[in-house]
Amino acid sequence: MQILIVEDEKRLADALREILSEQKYMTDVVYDGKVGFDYALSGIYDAIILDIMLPHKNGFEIAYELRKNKIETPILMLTAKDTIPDKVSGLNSGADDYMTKPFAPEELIARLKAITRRKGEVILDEATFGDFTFNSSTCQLTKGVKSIHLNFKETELLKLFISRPNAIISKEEIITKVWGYDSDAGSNNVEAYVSFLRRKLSFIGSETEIKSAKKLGYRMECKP
Amino acid sequence: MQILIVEDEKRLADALREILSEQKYMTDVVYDGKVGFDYALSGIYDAIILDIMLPHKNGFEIAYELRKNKIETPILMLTAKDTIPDKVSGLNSGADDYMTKPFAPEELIARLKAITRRKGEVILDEATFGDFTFNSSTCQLTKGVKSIHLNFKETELLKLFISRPNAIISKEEIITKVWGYDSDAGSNNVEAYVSFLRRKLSFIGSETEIKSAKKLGYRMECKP
DNA sequence: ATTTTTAAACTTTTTTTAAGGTTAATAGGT
DNA sequence: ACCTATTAACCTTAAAAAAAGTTTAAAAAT
Repeated sequence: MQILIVEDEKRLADALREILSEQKYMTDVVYDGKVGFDYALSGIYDAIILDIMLPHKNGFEIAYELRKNKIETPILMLTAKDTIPDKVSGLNSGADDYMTKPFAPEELIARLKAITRRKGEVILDEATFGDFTFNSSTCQLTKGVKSIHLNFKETELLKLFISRPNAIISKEEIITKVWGYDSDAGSNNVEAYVSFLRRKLSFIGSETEIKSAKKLGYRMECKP
Repeated sequence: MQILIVEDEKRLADALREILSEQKYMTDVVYDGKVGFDYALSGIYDAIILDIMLPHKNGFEIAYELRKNKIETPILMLTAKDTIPDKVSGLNSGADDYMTKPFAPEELIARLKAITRRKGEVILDEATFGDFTFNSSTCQLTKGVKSIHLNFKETELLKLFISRPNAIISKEEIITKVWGYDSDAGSNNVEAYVSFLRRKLSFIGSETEIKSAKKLGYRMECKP
């Protein structure tokens, strides 16, 4: 789970990051409205925690424009104001929930879980892709009678390929989504994990191939 | 058994917690209607004790919206009012039982048992999983002639594993369900209890294994 | 007296790193 | 155009390093 925090009060931003990482969320923090909007536009996040008063672009504008751009990432708005008009414009602008400062860490987590549940939990359980099956509740890769477990990073990598059949996915994107935004993993790390995944795929007897497109990235070929 | 208490009178809330923990229930207490709703929405509780008059969102609304969200957790409504209309709207809104303040601790426990029995007791008594049997009314783990008693946390942990055979369950979820929403238990607590459970499982001669999937969680492998 | 937490030493698995082998694109010469 | 040398990108694997999990014993809490 990757969460974007857009909050210009540095202390609060740090506290948020702290709370979330304790709960094993991955976080990116930005302090400026415009920058936050650009980050959010990438669509890679599972939720956005958005302050209303921000330099350069306020929270309402960000939420409104994101929705206009078909970015449906759940948004949890954050503000010091507890006035009804604020609350209304927040929800009108496209936010999914609203929370006033100060708040208890538990409340934050509860609300975050509530807004990510609806959209996030759809992908669960069994996905069939090409000639194999991946069960995300057991992290098992299966074809026929043969089956093998994937570990954490292999799982993330496979999910990424499954989510975009036949599409070329750049190494940059793989690093961002599997290792995290600020990791210093290099292309060799990706290569190694692609190799691990290929081995497991072939171990279960799958014909599915992860092909490399030089300089562009990788793509998993869907064989029906 | 985890119970959510939503009650803004701090003294009463404390008393409730006291009564319940004496009976070995695990409790989370919140003082606000909206927060209570979010907690309840998690669906992790075995019952909810819900005051009617609450800040931000009243008990009727909470019950009604929970049912609308397909949360079927049994609800015991609590109120100072003893009027019939109240009683009716309480039950209409989706509550399972209704109790007026003040009340005797025994009455609370009795009603709580009554509403949790129907839905909760399906799993009760003897459950066979893989090569062993667990009797949840005596908390005994049995295989063949060998048998051993589980304590409270071991029991909760085992029930969680039994409820989702072969699925990977994250440490986060284990902490939430076994230690409670707001506990500050860490991963080492989980590790220790998994270890205790493994020892007891192997003591009775069971082949069933609790495997760890690093960074993902634990899973109990069902050996038929 | 039992349950629960904590801490420490130990084991296992994951993750990174690095090196040597392949492959495919590019450049240069004919 | 064609062949070949060069080079950069990619593949695979072993093994080193880092991180996560296991198991105890003992302290703390109930």
